[in-house]
Amino acid sequence: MNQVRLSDQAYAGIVEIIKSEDLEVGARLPSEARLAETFGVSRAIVREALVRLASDGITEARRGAGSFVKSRPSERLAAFVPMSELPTTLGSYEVRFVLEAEAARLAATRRTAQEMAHVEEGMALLREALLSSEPAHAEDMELHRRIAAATGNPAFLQAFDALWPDVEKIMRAGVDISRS
Amino acid sequence: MNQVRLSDQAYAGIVEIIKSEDLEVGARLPSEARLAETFGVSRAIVREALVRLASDGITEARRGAGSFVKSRPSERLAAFVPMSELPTTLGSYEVRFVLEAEAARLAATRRTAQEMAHVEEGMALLREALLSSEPAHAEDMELHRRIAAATGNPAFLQAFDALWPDVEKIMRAGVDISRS
DNA sequence: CGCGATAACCTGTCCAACAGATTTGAAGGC
DNA sequence: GCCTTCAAATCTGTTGGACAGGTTATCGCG
Repeated sequence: MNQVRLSDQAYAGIVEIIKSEDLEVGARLPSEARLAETFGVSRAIVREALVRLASDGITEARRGAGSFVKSRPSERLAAFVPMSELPTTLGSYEVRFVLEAEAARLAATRRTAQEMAHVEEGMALLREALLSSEPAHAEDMELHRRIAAATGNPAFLQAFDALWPDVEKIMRAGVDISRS
Repeated sequence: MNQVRLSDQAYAGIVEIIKSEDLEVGARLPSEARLAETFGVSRAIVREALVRLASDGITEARRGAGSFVKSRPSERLAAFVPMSELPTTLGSYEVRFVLEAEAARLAATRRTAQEMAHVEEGMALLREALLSSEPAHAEDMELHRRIAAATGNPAFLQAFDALWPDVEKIMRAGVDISRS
């Protein structure tokens, strides 16, 4: 049942600790063993989470000393999507990023009937997925991807595909946090 | 001596495999056990590397089936630094990114004697670190950071700090690859 | 030939342990 | 009392083995 990896939850949990405990940059966070005990998971899981946090530039591990806060998560998230807003509309995972405004504008002027139908179909898919109770990342992405495609500008599609992993990462972290 | 984490080398190693074996998107890569044996490390290390690769959107793990290529690394790297060049000059870790061109231009017109001395000092530091034989990431960053500061435009400094983690990540991966 | 059961394989997770580095604290000398 | 030195406690980095649960492929039977 649990298709969410524990290391994802641990990742979100550590971020939550940094934010709730209000750990400043440079502060030391609990040891791996303590974190493992706190989350009720093994140390290996905590390590996987910490490796990702370090890779994301949020923490830094010093052998023998501990792991330290390198950059507050909120600052990093803001850095990733500085000009884009990430509002969670009505509890669904609606996402807008820089591209979409321009994409929608171009789509409005260039759209063909065929492409428009394609977008409509994507919206229907998303609506259905949302009503069926659970995560609709894939459908959400598909919709935005179709909007980008409708612009007729391949560059938008390319930029979209390049940016999406980051957006997805942020969304998943957000969802995990709101669950705990 | 080995201050480079094994999981970093494994990360680079897997990327190298994807590139050298020319694995297409969707292709399955060797099992964790096989990768561990190949690199001569434990499975836990390979897992840490794979978790990061998945987090970076390069691979995707399916329980019971294996790990699969989700997006070619080169495409991802290009996505991260589309407008910036990352030439490795003379084996040193010299980096130029988008900001620097503009930063240097502005610095040339706005620089005060004090800021200029600051930059000069940064260059001296870098030169010294390079001659002392090993990684000069910190000094390199400090130099570029000072150039950005010399523009007198706080936005540059902010953008720099936001982008740096990604640049650092790419550099480290690149260095690890060139070593193997 | 088709089809289902079973074995082989794979990821996800846990546990116990040791090596190497750092921090901490205490003993001892000044 | 203060500083140095040394040892113990802590912590990350890494290893090996183990088991659960899911997927794939093969083999044999009908």
